[in-house]
Amino acid sequence: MAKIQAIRGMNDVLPTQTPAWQYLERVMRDLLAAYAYQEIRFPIVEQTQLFKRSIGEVTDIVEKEMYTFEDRNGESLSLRPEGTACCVRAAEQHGLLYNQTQKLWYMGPMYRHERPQKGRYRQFYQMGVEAFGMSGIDIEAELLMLSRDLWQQLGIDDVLTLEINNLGNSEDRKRYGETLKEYLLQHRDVLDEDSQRRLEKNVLRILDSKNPQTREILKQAPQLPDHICADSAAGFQQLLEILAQAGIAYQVNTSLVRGLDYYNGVVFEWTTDKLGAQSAVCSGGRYDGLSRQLGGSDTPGVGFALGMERMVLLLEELEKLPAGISRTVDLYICVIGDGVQQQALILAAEIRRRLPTLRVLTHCGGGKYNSQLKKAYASSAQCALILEGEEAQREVKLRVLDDNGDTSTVAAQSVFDSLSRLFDIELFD
RNA sequence: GUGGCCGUAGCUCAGCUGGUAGAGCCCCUGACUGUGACUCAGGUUGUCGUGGGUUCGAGCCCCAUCGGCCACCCCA
Repeated sequence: MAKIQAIRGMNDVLPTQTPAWQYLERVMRDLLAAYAYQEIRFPIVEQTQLFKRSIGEVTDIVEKEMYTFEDRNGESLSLRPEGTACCVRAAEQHGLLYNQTQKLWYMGPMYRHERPQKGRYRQFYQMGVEAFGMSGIDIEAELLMLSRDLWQQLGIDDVLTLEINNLGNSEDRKRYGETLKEYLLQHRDVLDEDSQRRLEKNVLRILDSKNPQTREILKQAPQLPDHICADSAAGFQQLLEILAQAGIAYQVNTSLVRGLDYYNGVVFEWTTDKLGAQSAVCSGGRYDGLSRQLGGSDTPGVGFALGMERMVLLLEELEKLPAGISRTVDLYICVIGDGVQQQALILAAEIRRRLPTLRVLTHCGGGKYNSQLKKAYASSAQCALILEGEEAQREVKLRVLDDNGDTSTVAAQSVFDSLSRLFDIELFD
């Protein structure tokens, strides 16, 4: 019978890897809490329409990467390819955007049917931050400071660079799109195939093209900054000043337009050269029209999302994972001889009750002294508690699990005191 | 979606021009050590990704398929 294996591009995160994930998640949660952002959770499956209307019909994500299927009642559903649209939908549906502002975050798996590659999987995890109801650039500044703080706490700020651009308000964007299209139509035949297709529905994306011939044409094209209204331009300048003041280095990149249709205003991307082709680690921007586009209120929004496996990859690559996060055991209890198991389990429970922060692993499944001690060392516990034979009722041994292996015999009743002292933690009654 | 490389024990890999599989690590047992690690002796481990085909015979050739890696592309 053929073995069943995981679906292409979908990964199992094994026990050796989960500590890195948990560490990353912990740092992120704590930082988000420090900024007073609240967590929101929403489903993995949504109506296909949600993504078509928000991300855009002619984007790659919607056209060829969504996991779309029919529900039993014939409704078209899709696995979420990103979180922003879901977040807006959920916030709108529950009245979170009615006359109020929201600072939210979420974390979870997203799905895109792409060709798997390093740092790019079909099920991948994103942490996203979205702020609703605020139209000034102060919120953009806060989001960028938040992300920079995160890089600093993780120790990876020196390998990330911030690219930023202003798309202007919705009218600016629209007007520029028309001007650009007009210009490009004159050179239609010289454009690459993709760009020709984008002429119709997604003109700005052509600015992103890497095709040399197309790039040549773009040199003479109308420039985006020239089509941005004074207000928007002034706001952008103000944001750049705040960034400078906050000590955040940035690079204005006027061809940065982002692949999702809903963006306008400020867009940005944190990139690195340490992950091969998958250079974007975190990106986002403003999407003021999105909520209305989905049939909701006219609520401004800004946000960003970051790729968690890319973060984990970076942390591993740069060896920025703190030592000790992989240790899951403090005390290993060896159980030697018949009739000791019961005592060991009861004692372990009592230790956990009175020394709640201690992580206690009771050896199960038998085995000789040698092999149990070997496992105790391999477990990375700092200390072994050895219960041997009948005398374990009266006294037990405590062995420090280092190269010296100093062992002391203690009375069964004073085990708790000894452990409390040894690990320097408070003992409860 | 396009192109390139790859898929042999839990892990890292070897296997020459086709003759039905090996090493190291790990693991287990024993000896030694006043009971881990060190040293010595021994032992377990695989439908050679899967399914077809060519052949007297295929891990090695051919086809398909699944999966991995890398780039394009896309993006987080």
